[in-house]
Amino acid sequence: MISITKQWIEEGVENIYEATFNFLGILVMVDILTISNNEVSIYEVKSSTEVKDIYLHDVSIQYYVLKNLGFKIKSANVIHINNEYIRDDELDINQLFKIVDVTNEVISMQSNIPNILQEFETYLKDRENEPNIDIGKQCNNPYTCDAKEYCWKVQRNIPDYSIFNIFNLGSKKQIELYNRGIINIDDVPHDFDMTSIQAQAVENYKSKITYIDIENIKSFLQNLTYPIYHLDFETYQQAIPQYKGLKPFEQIPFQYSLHIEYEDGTLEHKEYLAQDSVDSRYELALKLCNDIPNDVTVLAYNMSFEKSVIKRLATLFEEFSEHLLAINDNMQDLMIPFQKKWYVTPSMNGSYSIKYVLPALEPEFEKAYKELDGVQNGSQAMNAFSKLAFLEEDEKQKPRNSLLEYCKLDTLAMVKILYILKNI
DNA sequence: TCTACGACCCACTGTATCTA
DNA sequence: TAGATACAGTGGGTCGTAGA
Repeated sequence: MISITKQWIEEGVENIYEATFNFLGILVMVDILTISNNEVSIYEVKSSTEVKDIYLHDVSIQYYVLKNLGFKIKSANVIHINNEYIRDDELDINQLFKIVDVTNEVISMQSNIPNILQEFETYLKDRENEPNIDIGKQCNNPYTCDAKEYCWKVQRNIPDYSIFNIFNLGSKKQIELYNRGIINIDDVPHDFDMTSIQAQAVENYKSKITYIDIENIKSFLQNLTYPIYHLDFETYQQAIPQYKGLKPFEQIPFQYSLHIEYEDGTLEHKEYLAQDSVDSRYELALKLCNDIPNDVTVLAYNMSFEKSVIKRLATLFEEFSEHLLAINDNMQDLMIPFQKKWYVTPSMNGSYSIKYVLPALEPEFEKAYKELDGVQNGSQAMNAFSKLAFLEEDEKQKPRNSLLEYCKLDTLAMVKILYILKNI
């Protein structure tokens, strides 16, 4: 790569992707290098929607290497996605990307780079001693450290569930406990400064009993009127919007499942699955309005997600706007009893995610997911949908059925969770 | 080649922490 | 102490890689 880069520069190529350089063992690959009038510009391309501090470190080391190799550097830049861009008929890449000149920031970081490199070299040369760095914020920020598994589990025996898993306990308090030699939740002192929810979670863990706040759960259930419409969307995202009216990374719904639960316990199921390779948002919005009246209770798990999808559809299609916004107003969140810690079991491990709540309440459901043919989780669902476009017509029915079965099980799980809440 | 998994991305919400 | 900001957790994704 280094020799090809050199060759292309000598041949006068003006734009080189993944241009590769080495200075005293420091290897860098510049996403885009532009060369004009004997000056080069560095462009670091990120799929993020903003410039983050860590990107500046990336660019600064590239700048350092190129400067030391004798290049005259005109500018250093970060290119990222503009999430405010809304695609029209044609894609406008000048609007899609934002180019941010970070030359001054990068230059100001140059003086410290030799010290950092020296530090790295010291660590690498010492084959006898491991770096002596204790657990801290740096373990997870800005990224999870590659050595975390070793440092935490092998060196320090931190268990899977520890004081680092206490709900919403900030890293400062986690470190405070850790510095006092407290790792297991069982050892957290009764008088340690925590919120009432955190203290309750700790007590529940210590006592190993299921905690149920019947009053609050009953009050939550009283707000639900029959029939109850259990709703779950499946969506996909694109950094580069494919259809008119889409923004980068917008959640594009392609499927929903709807279980309608009547007061006598009977269930009715409705569903929608888009055709592949087409913009199906209009059809989905139309079907959703046909399936859900504007005056019924709609239940979702972590409804902010469903609401944001529906709100976007309402903005796009004025003819459905009133109906869709009414559905949104009538939506309630099945996650609330677990998020508010009104129902906690030890096996939920402090989480209120449906991934923990469902197996804790209804272990049979894990089995049901495993017995599904083809699609057993969200990741497989996405794969199956994305592959539909490449199949012959007669090959599509089986994966489509798998997708429908998977999504159906999601809303059926919500029905089960609600049933358990009603029968406490 | 397929699958599982981890690291990263998004939006949104609630809570903790910081700062004026 | 109130408002702003940061963090943590939820849902939903994409992509690259290791291993079967």
